Amino acid sequence: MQPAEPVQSAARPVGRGAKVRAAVHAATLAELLDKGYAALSVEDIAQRAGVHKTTVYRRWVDRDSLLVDALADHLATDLPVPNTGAIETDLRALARSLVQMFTSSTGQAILAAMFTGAAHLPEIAAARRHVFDDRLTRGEPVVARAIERGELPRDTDAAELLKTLAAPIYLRLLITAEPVNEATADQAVRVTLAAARAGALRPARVSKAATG
Amino acid sequence: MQPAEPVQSAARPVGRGAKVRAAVHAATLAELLDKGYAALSVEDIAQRAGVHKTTVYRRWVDRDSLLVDALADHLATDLPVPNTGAIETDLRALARSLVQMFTSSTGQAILAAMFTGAAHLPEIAAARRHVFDDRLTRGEPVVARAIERGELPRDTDAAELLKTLAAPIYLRLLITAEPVNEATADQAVRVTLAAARAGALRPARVSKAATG
Amino acid sequence: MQPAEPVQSAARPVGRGAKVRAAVHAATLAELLDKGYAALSVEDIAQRAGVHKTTVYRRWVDRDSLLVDALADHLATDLPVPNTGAIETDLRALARSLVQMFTSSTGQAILAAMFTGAAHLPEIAAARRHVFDDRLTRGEPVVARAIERGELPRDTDAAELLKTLAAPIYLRLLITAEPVNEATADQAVRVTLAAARAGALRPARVSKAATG
Amino acid sequence: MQPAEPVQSAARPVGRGAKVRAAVHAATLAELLDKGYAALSVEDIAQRAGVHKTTVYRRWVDRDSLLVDALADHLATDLPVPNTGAIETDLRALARSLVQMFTSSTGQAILAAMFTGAAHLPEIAAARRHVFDDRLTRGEPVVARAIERGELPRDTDAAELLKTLAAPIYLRLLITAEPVNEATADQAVRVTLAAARAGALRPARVSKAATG
DNA sequence: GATTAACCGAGACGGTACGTCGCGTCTTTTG
DNA sequence: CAAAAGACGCGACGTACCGTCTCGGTTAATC
Repeated sequence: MQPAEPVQSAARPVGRGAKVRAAVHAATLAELLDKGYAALSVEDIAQRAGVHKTTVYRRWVDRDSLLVDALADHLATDLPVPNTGAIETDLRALARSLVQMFTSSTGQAILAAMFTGAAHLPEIAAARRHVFDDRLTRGEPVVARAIERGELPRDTDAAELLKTLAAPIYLRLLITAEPVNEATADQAVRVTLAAARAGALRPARVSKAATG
Repeated sequence: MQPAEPVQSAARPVGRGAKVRAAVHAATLAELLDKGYAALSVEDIAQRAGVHKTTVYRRWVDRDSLLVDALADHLATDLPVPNTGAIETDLRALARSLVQMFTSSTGQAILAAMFTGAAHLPEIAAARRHVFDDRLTRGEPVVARAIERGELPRDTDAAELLKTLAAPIYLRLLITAEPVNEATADQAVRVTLAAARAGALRPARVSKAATG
Repeated sequence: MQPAEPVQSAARPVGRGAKVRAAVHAATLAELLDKGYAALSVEDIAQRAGVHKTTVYRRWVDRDSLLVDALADHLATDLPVPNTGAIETDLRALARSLVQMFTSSTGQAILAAMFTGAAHLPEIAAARRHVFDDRLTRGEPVVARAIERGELPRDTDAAELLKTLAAPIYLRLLITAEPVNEATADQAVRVTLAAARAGALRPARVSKAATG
Repeated sequence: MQPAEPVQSAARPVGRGAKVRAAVHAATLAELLDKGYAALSVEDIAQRAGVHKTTVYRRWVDRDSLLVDALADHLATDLPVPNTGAIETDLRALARSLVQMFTSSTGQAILAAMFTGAAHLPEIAAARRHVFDDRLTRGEPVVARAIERGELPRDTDAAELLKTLAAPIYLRLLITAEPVNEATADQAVRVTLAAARAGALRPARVSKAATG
């Protein structure tokens, strides 16, 4: 019987592999930023990453799946759940973090890719939803605490509230192309709170009376 | 937004021209609906229109400008301004018309094209803004009348209100991919009215004190 | 093999097509001569022909079928049947024409391609046999006339005789790589005639081994 | 024609080395037989030999030199010089041994490789010539003895005679693709003897009279 | 109702990028 | 130390669609 050596077996990252992966990811985002989704070319990405085209194709089946992977990798950052003791400042933190996410220059590029260029890819659609759901999940405790503190009606619908908070920001980013900044975030908070306090963000009533 | 040879009015009706134009437009939208923007091919469109590829290129410089033209042509429809005598029903009409616009099957295709596939094209961006501004313009008198009737605070910002109304609908269409229907519209109205009545939709205050 | 160009009447050769075809054929043979079969690249051929790679692929499915076509085109030349009145001089003409065929510089290249590089392609094998059969056919009357003149035994097997004539030439070309020239041809004639006159070139006699 | 590490005799038995070498050789020939030269792949050979690709490259610089080595290894068999007492039976033995060599299934594969697929390689060309010269060398005493016995003219050129013997066999193998069997060999003998006895296989006369 | 200029059909072409394959090299881990 | 394992650079392959071009043949407004 042999003395079991410190078995580092399990995974074998091989070393170079990880470096290549990172370089290509970075190059992908850089190219995305420079030229946009439509003009992304695997060859250019590879060259920028100091890597050969075939190497890219060895790791990613597709130009698209490379992009998806790079974006997913970039978005894998979870922010902390704010807890300032007051709903207004909590929401402000959430809204502002959303604004920040998409106003850096890379944020812009990612936004463009996720919502316009590569939007047609199912994985990107999934990523989009995932990012959003993530923020919803993170926001729920904030609402719950506010309800406990009596700042909001008991049956306030957290998801609805958070969507109301995010909606105007996305609208400006994606449709009206107005500048988006902290003021935008703050205004969203104001509207959301007003609606919530007025009880407009409780679960949809099932009454079918609302017609006409 | 017109093709290379827009009206040419007086001189010559040219004959075939108009028919070709229409057929290609139709084929473009049909292909868009079937395959989506990414898979649009001029050759396929031409074939579907019963026309040769070169004929398409004779009238439109680009695949993209063909698409832009076809979409512009399709969107050239102005809805009436609602005037029911009450802000709630007026807003409901506006919101529901927005929902309707993007839930028909062609509406879906157009939405996808305008906001995802072809979103990177400046003309499409312009069209997007144009459509939106158009709805803003149409909505302003509605708000004005409500203010006169005393249903809303005097200094309510019409544009802000209408964006608040539209935002959650777009959010669901473009991001969360939740089903969008009349209930969505009605809920948007509820939130918007609550915020407006609470005074949260007045012009942004200039104070730079807004720091949580 | 070329349709006389001036006549654009009945069919529609489109004009350019024929020129491209010829240019590519020429370039193919030239490259074959320069670099040999193993190093043939479609891109290089295309460039040499002043044509784009895709154009080559539009007309020929394959690198190989391009080569086959170019060779076939080049080999489509039928020499006259010699008729000098004496079997010796007739055979000498045949043998020398064979030698000539494969000793020009392009002949060498073609030889190499047909018997070594591209030999594995069924079409090339077919072409090889075709060329040989063609020479057999052309040689038969020569033998027939010699028999009539009484220069050869009545039942001399023409095919056998012609193979005996060609065999040592091919042997030197393909195996021993000795220089091949008119003397080689003449020596082949000498041997062939000696064998024929001695009656060694009559149909395989006897037994069940009559395979031909 | 030896691998990177030829004999290394005394020093070290190398252990695995010889086994690997043999396995790869066998696998090479097997693959050659299955798929032909054009489709030979180092990876497949390695796998068939139960060995890793890099191991192959450690021992042979090239795919081609591997093949050359494998073939050389296979061809290193010298047959005995026939001596039956009569030129006819001696030649028949030689001719039949040639036929046998290339009609076994592996013989076919080797033939194809040496004369078509890998023919362009200098080492293969050398091997080809070597094999042939070997047979010439082996045949010379046969001719010498026949001359001594008075069966052939004194100045009969042995090399020329043996080429005349081999040529029709190679012709059928490589060009006409006719079936080759003992009858073919025997017919070659008949022709060769007839020519030799008629004095057509004496050294080439230098007279330049032979024209037209 | 013939003329004629604009328009259309047909199809090859140059060009860019795609994604694939196999060679031969290199580095790291294992026996 | 040699072999296994497997990523990598590299070059060519063959494909798809873009937008361009040239040539004939059609068509429909005008004379």
